[in-house]
Amino acid sequence: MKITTWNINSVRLRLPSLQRVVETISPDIICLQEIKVVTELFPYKDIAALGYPHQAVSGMKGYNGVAILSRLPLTEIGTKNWCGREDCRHIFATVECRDLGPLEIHNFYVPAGGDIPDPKVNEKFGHKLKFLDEVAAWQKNLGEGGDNRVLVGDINIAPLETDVWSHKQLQKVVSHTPVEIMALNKLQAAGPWVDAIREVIPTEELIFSWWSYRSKDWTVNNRGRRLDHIWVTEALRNKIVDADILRDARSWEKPSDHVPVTLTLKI
DNA sequence: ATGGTCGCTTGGCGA
Repeated sequence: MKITTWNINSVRLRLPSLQRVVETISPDIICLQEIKVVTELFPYKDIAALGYPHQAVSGMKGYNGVAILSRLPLTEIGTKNWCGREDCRHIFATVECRDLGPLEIHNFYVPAGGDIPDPKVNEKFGHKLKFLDEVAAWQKNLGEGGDNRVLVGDINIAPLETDVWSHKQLQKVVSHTPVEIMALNKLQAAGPWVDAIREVIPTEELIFSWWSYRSKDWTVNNRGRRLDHIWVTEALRNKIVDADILRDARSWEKPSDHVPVTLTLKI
C-alpha cells in the first residue's frame, strides 16, 4: 500500500499536477493539505475520475483545508478542531486492509507559526505550540484497539539537523527552533510513533520536501526543509518497505512549494 | 537586516 502526503497549495489550481502525481506514483491513498477551497466546491468528480472515488474533505474559503483521497472505501470519517478554532487542519478516516484489519489515517496541517519564534510577541507561534501540545495530549487517550495508525501531513517542522539545508543558520528560524522540535518530539513519543521516512532514508542523508517560492531558482542553493512527514505506529514498523520524495515535482509547471512524500507498506 | 514569490482574491493576509 502506498500512502502519499502532499501540501498541494490549492487543489483547484493544481489538478493537472495531481494527475501527474497519480501517474508517477500511483498511490492507494493521497492526503492533501492546503486545498484552499470550501468543502462544497471541492472537485470531487475530477478526482474520482483520477481513480479516487472515496474522498474525505474538510475545506474552508481561501485558507488551509485537508482531504483524504482513496482507492479503497473510507469508513469512520471525521474531523477535529484544535485550539478552539474551526480551521480545517485535521481529518481522519479508516481503511480496511485485507490481512491487517482496520488502518486509521490522520492527516494534519499544523500551523506554520509566523516569522518570530516567540509566543509572547507572535500569536501565531503560540498557536503552533498549543496545537502540538493539544494533539499530544489527545494522542495519549487514543484507544489501544487502533494499533495500526498512520499520521501524515504538513507538520511545518523540520526536526533533524539533516532535515534542513543548514542546521546552523536555521536555529532561530521558525520550523527548526528547539522549542518546536521539543514539542514535536513530545507528540511523537505520545504515540508511540515511528518516523517512517527516516526508517528508510538514513539520518545522515539530507532530505527536503519544501523549497520556498521566494527564490529565483530553488535548485541553485537547494535551500530546502523537510516539513512533510509520515509516521506509523510501532505495530507497523516491520511493514515499512519504501519511502520516496518526489523532488522532480518542484520543477513542474506551476509547482506547489511542497512535493509529495510517499510511504510504501507491505500490507 | 531586508526582501524575495505564490494563492486567494482585488487589498491584504498567510505561507
